[in-house]
Amino acid sequence: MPLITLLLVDDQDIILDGLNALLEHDDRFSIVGRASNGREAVAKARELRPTVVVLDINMPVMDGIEAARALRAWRADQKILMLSMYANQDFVNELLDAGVSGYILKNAGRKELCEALVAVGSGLRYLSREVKELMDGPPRRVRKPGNESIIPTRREKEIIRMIVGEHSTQQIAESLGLSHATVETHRKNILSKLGMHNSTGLVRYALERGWMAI
Amino acid sequence: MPLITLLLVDDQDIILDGLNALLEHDDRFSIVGRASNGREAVAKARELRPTVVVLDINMPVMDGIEAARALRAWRADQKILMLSMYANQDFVNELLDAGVSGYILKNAGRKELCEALVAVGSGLRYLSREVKELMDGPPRRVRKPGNESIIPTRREKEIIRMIVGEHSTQQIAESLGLSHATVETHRKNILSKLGMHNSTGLVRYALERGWMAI
DNA sequence: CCGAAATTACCCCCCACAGGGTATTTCCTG
DNA sequence: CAGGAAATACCCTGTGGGGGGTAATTTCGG
Repeated sequence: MPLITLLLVDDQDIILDGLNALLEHDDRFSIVGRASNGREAVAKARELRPTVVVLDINMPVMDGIEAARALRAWRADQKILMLSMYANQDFVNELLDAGVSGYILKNAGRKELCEALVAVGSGLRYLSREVKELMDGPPRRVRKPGNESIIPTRREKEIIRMIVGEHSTQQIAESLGLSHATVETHRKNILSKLGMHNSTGLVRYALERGWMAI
Repeated sequence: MPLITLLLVDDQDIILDGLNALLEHDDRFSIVGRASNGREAVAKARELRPTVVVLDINMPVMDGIEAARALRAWRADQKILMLSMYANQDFVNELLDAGVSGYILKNAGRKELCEALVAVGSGLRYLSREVKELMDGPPRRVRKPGNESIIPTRREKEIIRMIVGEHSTQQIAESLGLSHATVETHRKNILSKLGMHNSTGLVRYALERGWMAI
């Protein structure tokens, strides 16, 4: 089996160090670089051309999903293993659409991590058991019958961040220099495209995606 | 320097394995056990009597704060190092009140982790730089002038969990067999005791404390 | 066993938010 | 450059949440 070169990406040093310690004595793998956010990851992937990019989902600056998209846009066969804290169907669908080939939870142990890396490195898909079970279950598509995007636009992300930051519509309007009505429109479009009925869901959504520092 | 024995507690195996790998070749420390939630941690601490319990804050079943309280209730001089993703003043105050002697962020590297362990193991207090700066800043006390507890009661936690789960007051009332008015009262008491103005803040609060699986 | 805290429940008010539209301009991308 | 998506802004409606009380009963710790 050829050596699998790795680029490790996570904003938490303790996890980077941990992954490093877990993998450095395994001669199937070679860690060629590490990055602490999506932007860095894309830059280093271009430079180092690793077999697999191990991406945490929850990161500041550029989250895992955006980073995955950017990586695939640059090199369509880039192999990516996502590390996430949670199993969420819509979320995994979003990632698979983005071209990610592996998805494991952070509560996976060393054994599963290695299995996943070998599979992804060989061009196979790997989903952890919990995620597979989830995906085999009844489909819960937020995506509406049509095919409108469920991905918030730039402005919408900005509004979400402010809502999550406990700002009222009025405050958001003032701080973005918009009309109260416009913010309301955005808010309603966001809830509708994400299939939610109140703002509390948005907080989880934003935190899940690493848009906020918590 | 005497050997510092450690009990590692985190719900994410990858972090446990990572910590393990980071520390196992350092002869200042000896890892005597690991646990994946607060309840287990308390049980193992009784059995193994480690010098320091390294506690993640964000855990299911029994979160880090509760676990810290339980550990200190049992053995008042138990040394505890908290691992957290975020620096939040109220939160750190809450932990220090609970008798925690160290607090570092997960984006700390191996070096800081070891420094913190040595300090805490020697009976000193250790706060990471970011946290120290935060605590030196202007005090932002949620706690009201009086001295009412800011810790939600059992019922209030239950209500918080339901609010965070995107349930309306009406739904909560039905599913807990309460009057609509009662749930409203709880909701208002919660917001007031936590110094928040809407429910979105509650989501972050609950997630921070590991009350939800995200 | 007593008192404080927790839990239950009600009153008032009002505005912000959720849900349903429509319409204009601005900005990209093919 | 044409067409579509995104961003802006408005209409109307109604309910539920946030803000301010009060008060009963149950629970539990000292």
